[in-house]
Amino acid sequence: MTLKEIAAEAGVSTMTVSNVIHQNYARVSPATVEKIQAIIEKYHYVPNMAARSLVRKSSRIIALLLPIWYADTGSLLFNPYVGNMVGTLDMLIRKAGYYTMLCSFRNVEEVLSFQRNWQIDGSIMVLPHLEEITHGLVEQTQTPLVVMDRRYDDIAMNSVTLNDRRGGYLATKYLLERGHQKIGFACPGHLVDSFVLTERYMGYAEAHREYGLVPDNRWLFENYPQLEGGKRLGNELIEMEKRPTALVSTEDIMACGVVQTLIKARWKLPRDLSIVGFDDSAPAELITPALTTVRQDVRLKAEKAFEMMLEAIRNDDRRINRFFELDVSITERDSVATL
Amino acid sequence: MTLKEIAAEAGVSTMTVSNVIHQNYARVSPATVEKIQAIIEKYHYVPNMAARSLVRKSSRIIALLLPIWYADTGSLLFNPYVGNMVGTLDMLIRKAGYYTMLCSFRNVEEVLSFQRNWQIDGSIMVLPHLEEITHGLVEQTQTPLVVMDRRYDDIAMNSVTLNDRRGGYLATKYLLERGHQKIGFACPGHLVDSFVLTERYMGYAEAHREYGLVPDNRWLFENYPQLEGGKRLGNELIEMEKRPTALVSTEDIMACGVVQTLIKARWKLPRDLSIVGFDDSAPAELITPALTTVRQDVRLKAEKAFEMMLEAIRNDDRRINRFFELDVSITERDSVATL
DNA sequence: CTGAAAGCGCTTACAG
DNA sequence: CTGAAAGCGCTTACAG
Repeated sequence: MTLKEIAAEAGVSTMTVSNVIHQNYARVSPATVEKIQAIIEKYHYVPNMAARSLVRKSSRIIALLLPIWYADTGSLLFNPYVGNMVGTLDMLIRKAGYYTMLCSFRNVEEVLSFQRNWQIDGSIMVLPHLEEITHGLVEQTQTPLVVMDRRYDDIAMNSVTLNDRRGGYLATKYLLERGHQKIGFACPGHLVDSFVLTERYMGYAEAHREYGLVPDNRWLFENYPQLEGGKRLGNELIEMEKRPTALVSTEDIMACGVVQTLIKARWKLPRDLSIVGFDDSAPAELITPALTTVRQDVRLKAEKAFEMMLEAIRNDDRRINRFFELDVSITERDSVATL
Repeated sequence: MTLKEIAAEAGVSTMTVSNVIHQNYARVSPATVEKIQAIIEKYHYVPNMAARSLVRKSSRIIALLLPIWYADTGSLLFNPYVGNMVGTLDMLIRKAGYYTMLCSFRNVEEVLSFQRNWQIDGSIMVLPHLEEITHGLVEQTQTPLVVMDRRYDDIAMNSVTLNDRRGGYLATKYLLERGHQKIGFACPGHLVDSFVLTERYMGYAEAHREYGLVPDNRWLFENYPQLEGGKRLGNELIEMEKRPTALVSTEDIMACGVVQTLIKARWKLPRDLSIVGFDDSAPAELITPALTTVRQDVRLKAEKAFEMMLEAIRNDDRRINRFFELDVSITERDSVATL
């Protein structure tokens, strides 16, 4: 069923039908409106989005950009945080009458092609990627873009970030207040590669300074990704001569790996090692001891990002340079002992 | 940049350019091919998919149908199993040159509209939905459809299912072999609403029969969804007079809720209660004691589903009635004690 | 309030 | 090996 056929059946022009569909009732007589609506109803007519996109040069599609970090990595959706985020965004997108496309990608070109292929109305990047690619994307994307967890001060862009520095600060202070002085810092990648990790580390260092302490470099643990990384770190801690009494872990799931390994080695937690995680994702609550962790509000983050997206689309301007920084808080559970 | 502009620059017709793009080199002279490719390269030309869809009446879009179970439920992507599945499917879809659209939906009409709106090439339904809706979808969808975890014997359809009955059987037998005679069965919904749950229960009953036992109805626990449901079940078990010594839980995450509650009440697990979970998802490994659980292979499931999808598209036939049943196995961990 | 016409960017027969 | 023409299903000025 097409507009044309409906027009024929109603005895009007296609453009009148089009007006009814778009509820431009001012331009059509009530009787005609009713007649056309009845026909649409009868045949369950739905418009062809391809035809509409073609003439409007926009598709009502929002792309969720999911970086593939390394060749051997699977989809980002394996990450529970990303699953939550994508799910929440999808609901918001649908509710606003847009459509969600997923775009797993390895490099900037893939994204640019994708965006032009479909005349995407806008893109939301769900996790910051390798620096070079993220930066390239922000610079080269020609349609509205919202980036999460990363911003560049030298480029006008839309971003939703977390107060990561304060997150690192709060986590560390929480431990310092409970008498810990030897506090390690563990993260999934290298500080130098990641803005987010660097910020968290700065907060960690700042809290130390406040207490007249200096972080010990032997306890900076870089490049322990995921559960597996955490397990590896756990084993290294067991072997270590001079150990910290506490650990700030920039990912819950990594913290879980540490906990599992230590428990298996018959350590008593949190007595033998206190840990503060990051994200407050599902694993934090499942592990024993449950993790005290830095919480971020996924729902709010998604809402802010989509809000920005809509405004960028409305203004037809990808260079508005809006940003929103989410605050963080500590969720207290059982993984920290007072010395 | 459009085909027409490229044609103008190359001094050929649009159809020759089109032939080059589609690698119909037999129809174009090598010199022309090269000239056109250079221009395409130079301008980073990418075809407009809307225009292509419009004339081809197909879009190369695969829809991943994500049922919204209840009004207040968020996206299915909150479920770690679904996240994995969607992520894996997305990778396969992209690799095959298709595009992934997400379609969260509440009823059949939404899906049918969506499919026609975009002239979707095919749809994969990720989790079985309320019976009425799933059945309606299978009957009414006019384009290739693959359904996971549900089939109807009275309708020709494409399905990928799990040997759920054997899953229930293996879980129960594992407990029986270790001396348990009082074994409960816990599930997130009502047996009568769910094919999958019913099948698992049948396996549970069958194992009992083999051992000359009859399941005790007091230990059939229905409607304990998610972590919260598990916690509720844990509390009920604590209050119970005549308790089972073991539990088959049809979801890992529900089992985790039970474990957490019992541990908090100072029960010793698995001594005081043995549990076998289902899925072997991330939570199973995180909880203490780690769950012995029935494993399903998400990757294989996704591959089989997508393979079916491609074949259905190739055959332009949604009624081929293909199905694939995945086998299950037990992953042994620490949540079962021998009596 | 209504319509005829052009055009969005492709592909598909058809003809040579 | 190459091209002219029609058409996919819509919307957009423009005219009345």
